[in-house]
Amino acid sequence: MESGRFLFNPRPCGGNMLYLGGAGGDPVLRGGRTMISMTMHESPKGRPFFQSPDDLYDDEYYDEFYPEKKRRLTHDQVQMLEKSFDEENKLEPERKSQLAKKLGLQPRQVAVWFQNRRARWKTKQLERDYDVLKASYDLLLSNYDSVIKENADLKSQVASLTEKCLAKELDGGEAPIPCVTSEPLLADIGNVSTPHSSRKAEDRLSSGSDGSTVIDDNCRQLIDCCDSYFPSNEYLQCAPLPNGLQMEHDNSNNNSNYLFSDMFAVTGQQNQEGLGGPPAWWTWP
DNA sequence: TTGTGTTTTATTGCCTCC
DNA sequence: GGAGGCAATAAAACACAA
Repeated sequence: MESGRFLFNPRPCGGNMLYLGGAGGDPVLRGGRTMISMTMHESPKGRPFFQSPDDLYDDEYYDEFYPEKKRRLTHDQVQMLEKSFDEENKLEPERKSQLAKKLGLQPRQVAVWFQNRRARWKTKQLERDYDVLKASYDLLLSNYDSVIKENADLKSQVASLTEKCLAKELDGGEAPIPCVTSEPLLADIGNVSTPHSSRKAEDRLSSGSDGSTVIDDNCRQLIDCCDSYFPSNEYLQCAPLPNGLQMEHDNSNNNSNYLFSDMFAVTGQQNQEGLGGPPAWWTWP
């Protein structure tokens, strides 16, 4: 297998030391842990050692031995690294050494490759998470719009029924209760578009003893109410939420971190690069 | 061919953990 | 304090349109 060779910046960095490394900042000899250096005499793979720094600038030397400033890993090397990354994306020292030996690379190069690979994975994961969240948001927005529209329809129906009810009361002097249970009004109510709202209308109009309805006492109550036709607490407790929606304060499953926990459960499954759920090392920024 | 955008390899500095 | 991780960044390598 062709090995990725060391990358030399052929500029002498003092004494007879060569700076060994790639891009990123000035090629200045540094004392940090990332600095890899060697004397010319330790030059690997039978490279010639230079009699003087000028040799390093000699076109012949440069072309023959250092044609590249930065060398990419070979396809085979990358494949093996990818395979290893799939197995475990963190690198223990032993595995790093083994991989480096196997691939003919410096352990540092293997470590750098893993570091960069984790960064790429994280970037891609963020993109995937964004897509999933945006899709969920769009769906919720769509549901929300439907609920708003349905709410407006119901309000208008209630207003219409109330008007008829009062008109009949004034007209015939009859008790208001029977007017609500008459056929035409029920037919109107039956026009409500969704099963949820239909059931709500039926419940509110047909339940109770002796055919009494929400319109008797409740009717006046509703008329007096200016902001909403529904007693908010009762409505929220009884009315089912649209598909996929879940109340924020759901103490039963202690899952208050997420507004729509099941949605995020799905998201979590899709997070994985291959398998279900993000790996343990992944955390949200 | 050349300009430009993207990807890959590598460095640096800071942070955390042991 | 040293080792290793991560974010930010540099710069070479590569891709591709004009």
